[in-house]
Amino acid sequence: MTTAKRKRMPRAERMRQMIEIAEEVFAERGYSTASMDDIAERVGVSKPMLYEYFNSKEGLLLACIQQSRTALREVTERATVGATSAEDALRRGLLAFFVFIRERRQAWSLLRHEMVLIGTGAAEEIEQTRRQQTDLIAALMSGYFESGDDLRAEASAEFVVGACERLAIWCERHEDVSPELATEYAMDVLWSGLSARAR
Amino acid sequence: MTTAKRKRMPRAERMRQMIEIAEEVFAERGYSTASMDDIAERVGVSKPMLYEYFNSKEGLLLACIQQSRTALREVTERATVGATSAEDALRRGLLAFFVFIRERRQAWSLLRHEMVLIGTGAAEEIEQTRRQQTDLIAALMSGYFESGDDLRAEASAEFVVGACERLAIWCERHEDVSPELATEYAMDVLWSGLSARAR
DNA sequence: AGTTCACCTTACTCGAAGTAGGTTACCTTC
DNA sequence: GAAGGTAACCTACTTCGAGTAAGGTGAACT
Repeated sequence: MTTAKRKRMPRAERMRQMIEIAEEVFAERGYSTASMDDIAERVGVSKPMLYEYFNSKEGLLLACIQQSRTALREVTERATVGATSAEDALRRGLLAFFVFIRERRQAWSLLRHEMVLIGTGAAEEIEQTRRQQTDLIAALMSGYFESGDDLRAEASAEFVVGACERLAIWCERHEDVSPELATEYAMDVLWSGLSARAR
Repeated sequence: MTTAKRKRMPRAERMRQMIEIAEEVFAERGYSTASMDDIAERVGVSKPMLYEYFNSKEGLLLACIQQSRTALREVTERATVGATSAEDALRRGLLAFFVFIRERRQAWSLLRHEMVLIGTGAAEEIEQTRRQQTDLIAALMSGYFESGDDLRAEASAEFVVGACERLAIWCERHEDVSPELATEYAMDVLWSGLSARAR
């Protein structure tokens, strides 16, 4: 309009653009506070376009979450490929994770905030992200650890994911804590256990 | 109406009743899906009443969360008073927590679901609940552990809270896992560390 | 040049949050 | 036991945002 005439775009490109901007808006305003009109305006397109591409506000959120999840998976999987031991694999994975949450704030923001949308797809979607991580960890463990109690292994994986997620949120409040330091803290408790610190 | 004529109630009692019902509705429908009209109707009162007592939908949610948090604190604090060692204190606290989340589903449901309300009070409120738990744990630790690196101790507390929260959610999918078993799983990783299981 | 299909718009409906202002039952005080 | 004050309560509204119906426009291919 003012600067450049609003241009027509091929479907795929417009879609990427919409997701990119929606990710920004959701991350900065929060899901419920962000309005579709607002997102549409920033994209430079009208609201029904968003609905044509994503069906609903939640659908748009879903697309954003899925993309973030994919990015997280790639990063963590890639990090663990060359590992030589359980300890090494765990450390590499953790480091990759803590680097991710620092470098890709918006993506992480989407993944960390549980949805009020209980019963709807979005909560499911976020849960799915964690499942992805626990599966990865469980797989690593079954490779390196004594197998036996499957339920216990599963519980341990959940445990690790939850612990790291929380630690990541803690890191947001502590700019001075580097991914390396966070990794060390995590490894310390996870690997040696708290007993090592008892007096 | 049908049964008993809608009765007037003193302020405090009506307030308790509203919170009780709101907790139900939020837990079963989810925050965003639940409507104030709906809650008002179930209470047997008109919508402006809710606003007179709680100012906003979020205010009502806040009241529910605060009450649940208080309950959780009482339970966990009470559990750790007679502890004789770090290990014992940790175990007692964990057990109390896992019992709580099983027995008071609705309360836990409110506490576990992060809000989309970033920037608003509710997210802050939930974060506050975790702060309460981490403070408790940090206090326990400083009593039993070698003191030294405060930042590390704080990180460990966050870690424990996150881990347990996630494990609790995992328990929801596994009815067969008792609070006692959950506690044992948690203690196993937390206390001994993963190194104990490496082959 | 004209037809077509994908991209895009304006202008609406509908539901739920929040509010203005009036009404009724209970309790005090004489 | 009637006057009157006030806390509890209601009906009827505004507002705002999600979602939709129906129609406009431009580029590409005959």
